[in-house]
Amino acid sequence: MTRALRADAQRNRERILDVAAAVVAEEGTQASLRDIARRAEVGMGTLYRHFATREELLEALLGGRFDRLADRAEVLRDARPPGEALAAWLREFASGVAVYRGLAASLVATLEDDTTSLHASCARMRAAGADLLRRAQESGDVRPDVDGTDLFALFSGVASIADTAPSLAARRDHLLELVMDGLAARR
Amino acid sequence: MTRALRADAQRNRERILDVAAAVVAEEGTQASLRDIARRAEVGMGTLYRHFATREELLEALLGGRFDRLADRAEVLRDARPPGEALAAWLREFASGVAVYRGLAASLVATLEDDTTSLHASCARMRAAGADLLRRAQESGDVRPDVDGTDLFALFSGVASIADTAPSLAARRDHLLELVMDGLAARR
DNA sequence: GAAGAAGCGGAGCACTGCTCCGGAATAGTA
DNA sequence: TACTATTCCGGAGCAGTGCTCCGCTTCTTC
Repeated sequence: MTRALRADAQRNRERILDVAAAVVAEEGTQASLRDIARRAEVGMGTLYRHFATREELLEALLGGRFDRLADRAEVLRDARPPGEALAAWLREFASGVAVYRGLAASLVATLEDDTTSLHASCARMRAAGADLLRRAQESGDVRPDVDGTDLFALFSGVASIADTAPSLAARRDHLLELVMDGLAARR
Repeated sequence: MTRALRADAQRNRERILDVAAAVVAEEGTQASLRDIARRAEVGMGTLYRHFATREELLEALLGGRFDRLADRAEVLRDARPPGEALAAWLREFASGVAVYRGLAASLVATLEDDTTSLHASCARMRAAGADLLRRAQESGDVRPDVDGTDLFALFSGVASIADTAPSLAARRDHLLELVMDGLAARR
C-alpha cells in the first residue's frame, strides 16, 4: 500500500479521473491531455504527477473494466452451458472495446509489455476468457485450433473497426456473429 | 485533365511520392509530414501545394493499390472456382492492409466520405470484391447473409489489429483463416 | 534576354505530449 | 494556535506536430 495522499491531492486525482473518463468517452483514447487538465481545472504538472504518462491514465480508467470482465467470466461459466457462456462473454468483451475507442490498441500493447500495471488486470481477464474457451472446446462447441489470444485479436479487431465509422457500427452485432459462427465446431 | 506541371514541380511531386511511400512503409500512416518533406529535400510549402492534406497524400499512395486489387479480382474470377477465387483475393486484400499500417482507417473513412478521390478507386475495388463474393455465394461456397461491406470490415479489422503487435503478426494468417472458415457455408 | 507566371522554401501559428521548479497549501508539532 | 517541513500545485517552456502564408527563385515563353 502506498501512503495516503494529501487531501487536496486526493481531490485532484478524482477530478482528473472523472473528467478523463468523460473526455475519453467523447473523443477516444487519443484525447488531448492538456484539454483534460483544463477541464479538470488543474495544471499540467498536477495531471502528470498523478499519471506519469497517457498510458497510466488509461490504465486507471480501464483496469477496473478488465477486472469486471474477468469476474463476469466466472459468473457466466457457472450459469450457462460452455458454448453459450463463451458467446455471451465475448459479446460483453466486445462492447467493452466499444466504450473506449482505441482501447484495442492499448489492450494489444499490454500483450507485449508486462511492466504496466494494466498488464495484470488484462492477463487475468485473458485467462478467464481462455478458461471459457477451453470449456467450450471440450464440450465440442468450438473448434480446437483456436486459443485465447486468437479470441482477443479477432474480437478486438472487429469491434474496434466497427467503431471507426457509423455505417459499420450499425452492423457491429452482425459482424461479431459472423466471427462467432466461424469459431463453432462443424458437427 | 489538369494542365501540365512545370518541370521542376513534376520532379518534386515524384520525389515526394517516392519518399512518402518509403516513410509510410516504415512508420505507418501517421508519419510526420515535416519529416517526409525533409527527406525529400523539399519545403513544407511544396509538399502542401502538391498534397493539400495528409489524406490527399495517402490517397495518391493508395489509389493505385486499390486499382490493382480491383484488377486482381477480375483475373482471379476467371482463373479459379468461386470459393478459391474469393479466398485468394481476400488474402491479397489483407496483405494490402498490412503494407500501410493504419490504412484500414483511411479505407473506412472513404465509406463515409464520397468527396475524396480515393473514394472512386475504393468503390471500384469494393465492387470487384463484392462480385467475387456473389459468385462464391451462388456456388454455395459462402453463406448468403454476408455482403461486401461485411467482408471489408472483417478483413480490415483483423488485418489491421494483427499489425499492431509482433505477437499478433505471427498469427495473422491463422486469424484470417479463422474468419475465412467462418464465412464458409455449412454443408 | 526580359517579362510573366508558376513554383519554392521556411518562418510562423496553434496545437500536441511532457518536464521543471518557484511558490502555495497542507500536515505534523509545539 | 503558530510555525515548520513536506507535499503538491500551476503554468511557463521545450521539442515536436499539421498546416498557412508570402517574399523570392526558377522556369517558360516570346
